[in-house]
Amino acid sequence: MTEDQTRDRILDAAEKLFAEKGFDAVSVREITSAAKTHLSAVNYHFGSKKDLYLEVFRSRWLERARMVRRPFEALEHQDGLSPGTIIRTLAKTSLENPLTVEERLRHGQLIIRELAKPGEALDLVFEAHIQPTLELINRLLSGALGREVDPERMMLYSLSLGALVLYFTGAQTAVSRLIGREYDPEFISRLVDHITDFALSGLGLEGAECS
Amino acid sequence: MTEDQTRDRILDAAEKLFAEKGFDAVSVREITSAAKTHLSAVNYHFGSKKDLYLEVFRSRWLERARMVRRPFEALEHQDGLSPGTIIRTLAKTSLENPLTVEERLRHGQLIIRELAKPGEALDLVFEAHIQPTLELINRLLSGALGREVDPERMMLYSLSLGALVLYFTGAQTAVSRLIGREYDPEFISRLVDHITDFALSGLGLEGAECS
DNA sequence: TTGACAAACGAACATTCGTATGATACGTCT
DNA sequence: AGACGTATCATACGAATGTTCGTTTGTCAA
Repeated sequence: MTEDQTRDRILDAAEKLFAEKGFDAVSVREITSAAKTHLSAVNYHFGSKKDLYLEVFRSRWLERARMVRRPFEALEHQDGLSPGTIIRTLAKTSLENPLTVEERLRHGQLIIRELAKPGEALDLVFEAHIQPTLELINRLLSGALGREVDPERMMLYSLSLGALVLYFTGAQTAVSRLIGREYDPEFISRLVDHITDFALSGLGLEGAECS
Repeated sequence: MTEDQTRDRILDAAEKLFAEKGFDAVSVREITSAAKTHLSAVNYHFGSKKDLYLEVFRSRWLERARMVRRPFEALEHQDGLSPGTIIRTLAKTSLENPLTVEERLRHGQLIIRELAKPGEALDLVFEAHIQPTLELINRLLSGALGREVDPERMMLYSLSLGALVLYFTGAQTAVSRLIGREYDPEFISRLVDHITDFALSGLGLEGAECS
């Protein structure tokens, strides 16, 4: 009862703080204080600070990622998809999803930090989310293109797509500042268009300019 | 004499450790120990740990960034540049430069962390490097295209280019793992080609597929 | 030699850190 | 009722943190 409530409050507060400041910059006291509970609750419910961090990825980050990518996964059962539809759907599910702007920011910040310094948490995310998603992208695009594509080339392409999405979500503070726009629905829609256009035209060309 | 040597050794060790672990995960003792000096040297030479961190960006990161982008800046005085040349030069200076693979990794890690959580260090880098470089890219590409381009569109494009470069350098550990290749000269050359192709074709299109 | 000053150094400061321990309250069973 | 398991809570521990202080060392100029 109250157990799960406390556990959830700790997870919520921890995800927020870990995303904002990073693992080492957050103290257990800070987390338990924000979660309106007591210091020893973290070690009781999670064993250690590090295990709490991993649990944030397990039961918060991955769950959210699963929810977000669902519309994209639904493409698998459709026929006659164009590359444009696939890429736009991916961009939309990443940027125009049920999450709030703040949730998307935290989601991106958490994984960006892990990418800069891979740790155990990234192992979880690789296996449960990144690898399957990359494979799905490759499968869908290969099918839509109707031809064999060099696997490495396809992987580089998918990674680039991921880089764009990640950058425009996790580094949104910097992007906002550089471009002088808030992340309001209008700008987000603009970003989806941009990513779609940018990535779509990067597909299947051998370096020839086409404008 | 020995003063500057100590100062430099501290800066070197600090940059390495800050890049690997992030500001909060590194202790002053760790830095001074790696720099083969004593604990109080940091506060003597830099005032505080935070000031040391800022100095790493001022006199190490920015200096390296200046050195790396020099070949790209040289384009400004040339005529008849094609977009392809501009983008390829940018990709090459970012990935195939005099730096070692490790230096590029640290360079990227440091700035990725700052992008995820903007702080004073990012202010320095924005003003002294990112803003001028973005403006240069926009200037060069506008000139090469020979037509007016929507400023916001151009900014989104340049940011995307930066995202690709940043991702393939700062997250090279994860990229290596996903794609199953080491960052040897051959793969780096492959990356330059990929980024060039990807970004080049993303330029100037309105969403029409062109394959 | 003497004086001065920057640098190097060791020890210590007060905090803060993550974690462990023991006690108390609350609920569900026999 | 009584016993048991779980969650909450207060406290305390040892270790590590950033920073400060006083002293010693080395090096020029007077």
